[in-house]
Amino acid sequence: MKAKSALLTERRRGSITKRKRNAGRATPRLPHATRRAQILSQAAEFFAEYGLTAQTRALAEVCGVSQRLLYRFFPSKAALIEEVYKTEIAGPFKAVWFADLSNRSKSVEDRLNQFYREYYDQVLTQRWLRLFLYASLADVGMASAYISAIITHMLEVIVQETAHELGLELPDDKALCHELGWALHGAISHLAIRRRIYSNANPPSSNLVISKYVRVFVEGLRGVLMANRQ
Amino acid sequence: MKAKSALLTERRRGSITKRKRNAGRATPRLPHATRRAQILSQAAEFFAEYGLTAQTRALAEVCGVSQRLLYRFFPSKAALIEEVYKTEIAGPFKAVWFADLSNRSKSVEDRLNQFYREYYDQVLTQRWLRLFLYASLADVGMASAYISAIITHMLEVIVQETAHELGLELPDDKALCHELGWALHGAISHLAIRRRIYSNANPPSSNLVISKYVRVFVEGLRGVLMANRQ
DNA sequence: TTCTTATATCGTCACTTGACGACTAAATAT
DNA sequence: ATATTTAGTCGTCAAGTGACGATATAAGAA
Repeated sequence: MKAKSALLTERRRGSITKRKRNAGRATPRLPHATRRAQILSQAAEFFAEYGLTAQTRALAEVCGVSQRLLYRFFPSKAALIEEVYKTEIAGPFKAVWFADLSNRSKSVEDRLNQFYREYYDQVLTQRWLRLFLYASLADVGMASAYISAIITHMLEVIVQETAHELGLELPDDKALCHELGWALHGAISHLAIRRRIYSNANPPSSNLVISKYVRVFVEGLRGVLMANRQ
Repeated sequence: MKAKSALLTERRRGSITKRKRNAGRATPRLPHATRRAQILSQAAEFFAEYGLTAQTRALAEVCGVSQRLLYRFFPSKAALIEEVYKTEIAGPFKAVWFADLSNRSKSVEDRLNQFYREYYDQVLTQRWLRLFLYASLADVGMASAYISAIITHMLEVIVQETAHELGLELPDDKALCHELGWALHGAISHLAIRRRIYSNANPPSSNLVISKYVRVFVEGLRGVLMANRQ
């Protein structure tokens, strides 16, 4: 059950022999901003791995600093986690650029393929997924608000562009249109969860699978919208 | 962050005043099997809610028994969790009956609709999803082996039945066929995760959304398999 | 050098937390 | 009634666990 964290309690930083001056010191003095960034980065990896309930002492050990030092940068464990969330969850997400989805000089299928390959590699990383899931399960509302607004917009663009290329009308029900977009977005998100959380890595390359899902979606949307026509 | 568990540390079972005989006793004596079943059931709810790292004392409080009593039924916390996993994760999953998927007296779309409505309601419950995700994140290998075998078989049936009804050939690559099935299964699983974990409950009813996903899948598979034909 | 400042650590406090030996008392048998 | 069995509790131990006051020490300024 806690096999993983056992590894952490093993190794000890630096020797215990008394060290004169700087000799043997494991942690060189770093400027405030540098050390803070370093801690934040390792905290992201750490909490993604062991969950948000993992201990500050173990984190300090991973960082190679004393536990006390963490409290010079963050007033509490909760504050540290929130900061990790902001930089590691919202950050990568904000960086996603989906303007190209509207670029009609390329086919929708090409656009979707390109977009989701990037999205799969740059957002749906193992670290991102684990942090997001841990946060969602802990019911920290941090998740939904901001991200769901972006996704909603994204889904709208995807569905509209696809319908436009197919020359078909979308239902008036906005919420239903979003759910249609989720057919693709959900399939790809779940692909990432399967492969990076459930460790269900199968032979077909992600890119190949993504391209199949895109095609299923485009052709599938045609089927749904045609049936709805009259 | 830990707002939820705070509620638990509040209430205290029974009054502290000395009680004669059975008077005021909060926990009646139950037969071994009964008490065990009751603890198991509440433990499932409890760990699903607060995660596998939640504390045995809080669980005992929820159960209305002393913490010590838990150890008369389970040798350790890990053993208790494993038992919860077996009954609450593998159990409902085993009970799923997907033989009807092969019943060709009905259309594939009808079969898929019926199957996934049931699956969504009876397997992909909030409790099941939370336990499964917590277990997966904790890397307890309990998950994969057994369940993935069943799902693999299920996907095979789904994809084959759909292709058969469409009168189209499937690729020789078995793994790729599974991934095609995941286009539908993943979309629906993710729908459940969105609505029951991310609390992203939108207007369109689950049944309506499921039926759309089924249609997208069937029509989408037609598109994919037609392109592959020659 | 010497002084100053900010980086980093030590040691500890108060509270948790899994585990369990020793005990109490309710149900059943004799 | 009395003895036996067993469901259930009390209290505690040892190892953690977040937080932080007091202190040491490296690096730049004087």
